[in-house]
Amino acid sequence: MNAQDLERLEREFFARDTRRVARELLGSFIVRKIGRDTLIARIVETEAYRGDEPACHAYANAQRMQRGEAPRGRSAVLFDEPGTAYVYFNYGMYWLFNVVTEPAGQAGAVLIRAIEPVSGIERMREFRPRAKSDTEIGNGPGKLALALDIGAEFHGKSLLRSRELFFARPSGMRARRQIVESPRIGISQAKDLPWRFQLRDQACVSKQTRR
DNA sequence: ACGAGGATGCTCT
DNA sequence: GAGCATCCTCGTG
Repeated sequence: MNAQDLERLEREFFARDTRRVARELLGSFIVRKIGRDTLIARIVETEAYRGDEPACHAYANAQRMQRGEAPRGRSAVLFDEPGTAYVYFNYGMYWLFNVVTEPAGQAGAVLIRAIEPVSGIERMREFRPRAKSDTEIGNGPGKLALALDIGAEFHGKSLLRSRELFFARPSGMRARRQIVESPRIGISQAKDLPWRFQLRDQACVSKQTRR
């Protein structure tokens, strides 16, 4: 597959309900350009996080806004323009890659939880030496950030403009219908909302299950 | 096949 | 100081 066959996802795509964006990102692609290499990966699993529910990192800031105070700290980015990257450093070791959703001023993001490598697989393997097979290159949110070399340098950056990192899909691509919904993984709040989305029968979805 | 536990550091209280 | 949107290794069966 070539990056030329794909059209970048624009602001209007992300400026919508977070769950809708999370569903429609399934089957779309992440394009990551590093030097002369173009890495392309199909999105197969996502989760929606919205400012009005307590699992969202923006929750405390959303409450603050209700009281007329300004958002602050790391999660203030979640109130920025849709299409902005929110990159979170987790468990002292792993970067997790999100894209900001909802109109500016409302907080929301979609966490990318798993990808299927499509192009530039050899380069991804260099970033993921532990992967024993191609399916293990990006079958988890920490793993895919490694495979695509996504880290702090993208936090707060607009993916509507970046040459190095953006979302794309073939023109005229229809929304996927074979989608499995389930509760989100690894959280302690709002555990029961079925806001995790996966492409059905996809080998590269994450292995994690609820505790 | 599966589960427990360790690595590791930022953010917020 | 606690908690965390994880991953990996090493036990056991």
